[in-house]
Amino acid sequence: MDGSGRSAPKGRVPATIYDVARATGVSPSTVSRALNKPGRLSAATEQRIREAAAELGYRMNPMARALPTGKTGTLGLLVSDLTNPVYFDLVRGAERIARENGATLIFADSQESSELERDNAERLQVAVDGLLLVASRLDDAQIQELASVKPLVAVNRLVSGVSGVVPDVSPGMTEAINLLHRHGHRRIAYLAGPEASWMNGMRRLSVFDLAEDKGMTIVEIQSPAPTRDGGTESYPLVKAANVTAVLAYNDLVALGLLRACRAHGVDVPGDLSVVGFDDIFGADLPTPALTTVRSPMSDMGMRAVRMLLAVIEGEAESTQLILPTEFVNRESTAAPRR
Amino acid sequence: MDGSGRSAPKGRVPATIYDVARATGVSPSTVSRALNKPGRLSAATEQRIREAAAELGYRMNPMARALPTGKTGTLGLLVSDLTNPVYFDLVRGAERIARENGATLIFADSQESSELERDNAERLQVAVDGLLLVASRLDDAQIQELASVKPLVAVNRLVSGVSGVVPDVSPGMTEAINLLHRHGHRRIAYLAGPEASWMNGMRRLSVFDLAEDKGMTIVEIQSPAPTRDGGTESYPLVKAANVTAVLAYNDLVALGLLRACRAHGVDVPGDLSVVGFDDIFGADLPTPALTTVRSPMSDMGMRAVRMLLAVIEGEAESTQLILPTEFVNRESTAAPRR
DNA sequence: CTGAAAGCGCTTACAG
DNA sequence: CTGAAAGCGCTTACAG
Repeated sequence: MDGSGRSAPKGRVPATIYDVARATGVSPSTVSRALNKPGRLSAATEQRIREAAAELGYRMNPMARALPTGKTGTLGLLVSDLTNPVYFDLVRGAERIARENGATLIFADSQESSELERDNAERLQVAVDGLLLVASRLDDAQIQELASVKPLVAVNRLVSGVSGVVPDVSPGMTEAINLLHRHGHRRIAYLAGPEASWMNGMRRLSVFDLAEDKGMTIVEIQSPAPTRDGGTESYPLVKAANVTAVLAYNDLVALGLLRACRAHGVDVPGDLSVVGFDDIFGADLPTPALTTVRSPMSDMGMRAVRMLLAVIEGEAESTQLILPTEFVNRESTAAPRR
Repeated sequence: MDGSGRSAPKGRVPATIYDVARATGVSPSTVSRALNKPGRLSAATEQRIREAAAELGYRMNPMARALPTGKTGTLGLLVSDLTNPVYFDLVRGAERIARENGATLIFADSQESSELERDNAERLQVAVDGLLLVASRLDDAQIQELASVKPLVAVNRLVSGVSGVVPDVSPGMTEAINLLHRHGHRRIAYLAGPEASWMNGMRRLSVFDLAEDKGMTIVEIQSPAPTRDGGTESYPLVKAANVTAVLAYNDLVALGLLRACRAHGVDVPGDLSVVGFDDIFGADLPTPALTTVRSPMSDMGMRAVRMLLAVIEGEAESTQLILPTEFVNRESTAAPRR
């Protein structure tokens, strides 16, 4: 039989360890060991087996391995909204570390729906060695429940007893508020994200704490959605609130608000200062470029995967990692004109 | 230690069909049938089995099922660069259709490297029922080879004998060139993408054909990378080419060029018209907002998954789907000033 | 309508 | 260092 020539249209039969065992004159167990526990058998046979395997185009069947070992070599990544550019860097960082460790990433989008998120989590959980929950919309108990059946690490969410990595809102936000205060802003708004979002809670809390410390007045406005459209639709409320600066839940919302301001002839930052959160792709694109607070998303993705791998190995019981945010001062903030 | 339940820290033993068989007093085969071939056994037993399964929190083990059936219920999605926002909508569309059909998406990023892409493809191929290759950097023979072992559909790439879905560059590009011509542009540039990119070839060809038809002079400039930085770095060459308009390989490059123009005090569109490609997230953000040609990425992602599912079912042998692009006229194009 | 049995491809004690 | 055997959780002809 020749190697590449005359295969049936679909479904050349893949070689198994039995095929390479036969080709080498050893037992399947020996083939398995040669391929997976290098050094446990004579260098000569190992070499012969490897060559035969290569010759036959043998690929290990991960499903078959998963059965006896219970390890799939696969990690599940669940995000609340894949459409949000904020997750790109995270996904990328996660993917990189997963690959470096020979793990495969499976991912799913739960579209801001906690029901869908739970479904996805349960469905994925049987197929993976561990789960990464990003910006989960589940409640603490549900997350703890999930974490009790398989290794799990939460990203952008802190849950007692569950490993997690989150940004520390404080450093970036402190600088943002300080800057606004220095510019003379005294009455500001927080344009809030989804109530089910833990990060929204953190950002909200941080803004309120910091602003009150400075003696600033702060009003809260609920954005109808954590999206650009949500930000745009919030414009009337922002306008009505009669503030000189707004801190948005995230860049998407801030960007949407910027668009609305432009449409209504409101000068940013002259009439209104706007601060975003995340520093997503595109935040620097508009004029004025968006001032924002950056979370180390790529780093968080990498750390989260490493942590997950560690708890899979049974190394870590439950660790919480807090990574600092950073203020990115661009063009959408200045002293109020009047 | 902590209070949430009595389970061992990690690894509550999951229930198997044997457990529910025992609980119901039937055989495992019957359980299997009850759960997977509804209607093939008495409604009463089926009901009892379902209840017992729910009671025990039974979840099918996809690995175990994959062994005898050879079907994993999983699709692999390979993109050349996950960081490019252009893939967001595609991924989203694909994810949606996959979920609707009970399939799980596994995805991997090959970072513009054809070696990494081949590695990923081979590694994934054994674990999935089919592969989606997006903007593949492999050559035709390699893709055909991959397609010969398992169902595969290519996106943004047409390969003879291999199913694929691609945008038809023509409608959008024709309008773009027509507009430029009407504006009086006579000497334009194509700012090219990666040579290994099939889409780059298509766009390039289309631009050249269309422009020559109109009697326009067209020069080609190679962008060092298909990224914003690549576009920015191309600025000197664009400047030197002494053209009044440039069509970029994609929006990322166009956006980068826009930034460079701004930095150098070149007025867009007064001094230079810029047209992008893709209409990625953020293309409308800068001032001037980027004029571009939109590919129906979300639709392509959905169609591609449907096609893949169809070839997995053995329905389609090899189909090529061509979806029209659309011109998006924004602010970065106008009549040249001088 | 339902059960007993074989088998999917691999791993891993257990013996030599 | 290597092999024979059992088993992972499921499916599916094959018989009743």
